[in-house]
Amino acid sequence: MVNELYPYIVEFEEEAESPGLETHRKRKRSGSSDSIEGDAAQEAESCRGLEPGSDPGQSSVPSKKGKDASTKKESLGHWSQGLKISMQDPKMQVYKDEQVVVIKDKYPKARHHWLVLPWASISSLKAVTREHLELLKHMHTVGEKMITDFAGSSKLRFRLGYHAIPSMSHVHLHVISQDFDSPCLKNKKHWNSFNTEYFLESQAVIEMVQDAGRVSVRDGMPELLRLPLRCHECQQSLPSIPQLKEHLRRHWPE
DNA sequence: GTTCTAGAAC
DNA sequence: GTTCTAGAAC
Repeated sequence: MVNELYPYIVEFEEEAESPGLETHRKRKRSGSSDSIEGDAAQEAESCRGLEPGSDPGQSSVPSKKGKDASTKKESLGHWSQGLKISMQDPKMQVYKDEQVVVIKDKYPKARHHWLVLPWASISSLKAVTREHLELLKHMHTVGEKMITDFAGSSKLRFRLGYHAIPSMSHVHLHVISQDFDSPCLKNKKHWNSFNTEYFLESQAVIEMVQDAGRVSVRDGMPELLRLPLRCHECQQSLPSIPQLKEHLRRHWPE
């Protein structure tokens, strides 16, 4: 209704961790020809899934264009803060308990792609210490529950892990099926972020925190994203993304 | 993280 | 000529 005119303000301090925070909906880009509300109808074909509830790409301020009241640059309006907003939106929450919430990745890179996030504000793996150990284990357990509950009957293999250098703020565990059958998987960076050592196994991260008290990330992570494309199932190298995606079909179950 | 698109690669 | 990649985005 009049949501478009409502100032987009969500309280979220560094230490904020209240599960019941309300968020305000906002979307609709000027000039958008998308009139369809639902997404199920087109999710197979297109990757332009403008989900209700969050729009990290563009968060306009209603009053004036250009500069807003706050001079901060990394506010909630910035795309990198999108998860903080999405995780608060009941419509996005696929699962939640006292410690974590699960949402579907807005741009899934496979048939099943969830993100498990702690309510506690943990910016990244760099901030993780031993006091988070049980939380990390719980995130892993919840991730496995998502698989059994929502893909238990499928033959798909899954992996659980973290990106070494995530783009989005707020620690999030990827739970992703290994078909990589998705129109949102579009480039080498997408592929390599899930199929090189850039993808840190959840189990390895847990053991690191257990043994060393922190997560150490090796050097050269950005370079991994530029490696040649290689099939994760049979190691064959492919010259382009379209050819890789065509190749992947042969590994799909059934 | 995504979109957009110039120009490289084919 | 078309496909595809890769860098800017104020």
